[in-house]
Amino acid sequence: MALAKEPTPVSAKNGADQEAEYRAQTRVWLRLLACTTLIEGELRRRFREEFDFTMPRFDVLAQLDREPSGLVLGELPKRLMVSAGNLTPIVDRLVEDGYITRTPSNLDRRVQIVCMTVEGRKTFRRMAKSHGAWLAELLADFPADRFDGLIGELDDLKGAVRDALQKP
Amino acid sequence: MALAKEPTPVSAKNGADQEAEYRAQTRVWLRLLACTTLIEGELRRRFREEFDFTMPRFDVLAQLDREPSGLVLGELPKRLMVSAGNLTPIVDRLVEDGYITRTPSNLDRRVQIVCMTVEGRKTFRRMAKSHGAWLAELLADFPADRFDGLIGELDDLKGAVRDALQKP
DNA sequence: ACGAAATACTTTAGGCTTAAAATAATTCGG
DNA sequence: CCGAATTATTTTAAGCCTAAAGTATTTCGT
Repeated sequence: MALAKEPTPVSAKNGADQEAEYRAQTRVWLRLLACTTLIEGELRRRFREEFDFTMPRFDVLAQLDREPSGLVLGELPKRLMVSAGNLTPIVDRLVEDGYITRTPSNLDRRVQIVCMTVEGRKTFRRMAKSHGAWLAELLADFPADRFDGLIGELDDLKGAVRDALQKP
Repeated sequence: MALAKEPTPVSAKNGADQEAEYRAQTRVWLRLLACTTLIEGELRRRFREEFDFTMPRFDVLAQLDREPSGLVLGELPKRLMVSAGNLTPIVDRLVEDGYITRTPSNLDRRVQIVCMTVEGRKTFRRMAKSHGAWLAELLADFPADRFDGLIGELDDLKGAVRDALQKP
């Protein structure tokens, strides 16, 4: 057991353990970022080249695809984890392009309902199919029997981070 | 127990397996993105609030911190996985703020060497310490004995994606 | 040596992103 | 009922990011 050192550390871990944990945490974060950046960059490139589309636009359509009756506009920032102000011009353009509609609610004139059009659904499904194939191509070399394990780890990681953000 | 598995050729997979793999791949990607977005958003927020700094600026300093003699400017886009044009204004501002210097090479006047100043190093170390602590706080609820496993999985994933990108 | 190709970097145009302030509509306490 | 707080959304300012085009310099083939 270590002797009492000057400032009592928050945890009972000694310096070496603490350092090792710091390094492991940093490594996890850097790997996570590298994987995401790599995949995201390639998906973005293909969206642009194949469909002249962007991922944020696709993400909005993906949310609406599962909602036949549309969504309250305010749901989108929550689900997509982006700021509300961010969505305004993206939704604007999707409306202009005829992929979605935006109609004020009769019950509360502050609220707007966004809903995919038939054209939007058709376009989305075509892109979603390619998106799945691209992902399959990018992840083809990762052993299929380890996906579930990785998903579990990432779920737990996400839960841990969420909890940590909840606390303060 | 399953027999030693040969890599199942795509053609041999039946429809259900194929579908299941697609779903698993999509799930991995969505979890990866969610974890990264969550952590990145919080780190960015803290950089801004505590230091009035941004992550891309920090990332540049982090690269230079390990290079006492500086780096060829062109190394930065490669290491940080961003475009060269992106870095120009970021480096400009770090120079203006006195954190780094940018000097043309004598051997090749196209090349510039960037190097951290004493002031830059001091500022970086202060921020890096907080950065480590923030990460530790965010990841505190994830079991420490599972970090290494997760790092391994992410390394393999990154390798797989890199290989897939190499091919064409 | 000389022009073409390659390399290092910057500029430009366009889109994403956030935080903070602004606008508009609703709700709620007294 | 009425003013204050709350809620939904947009606007603004500033920074990040990319692709593509532009500039300057070096290298390389002949």
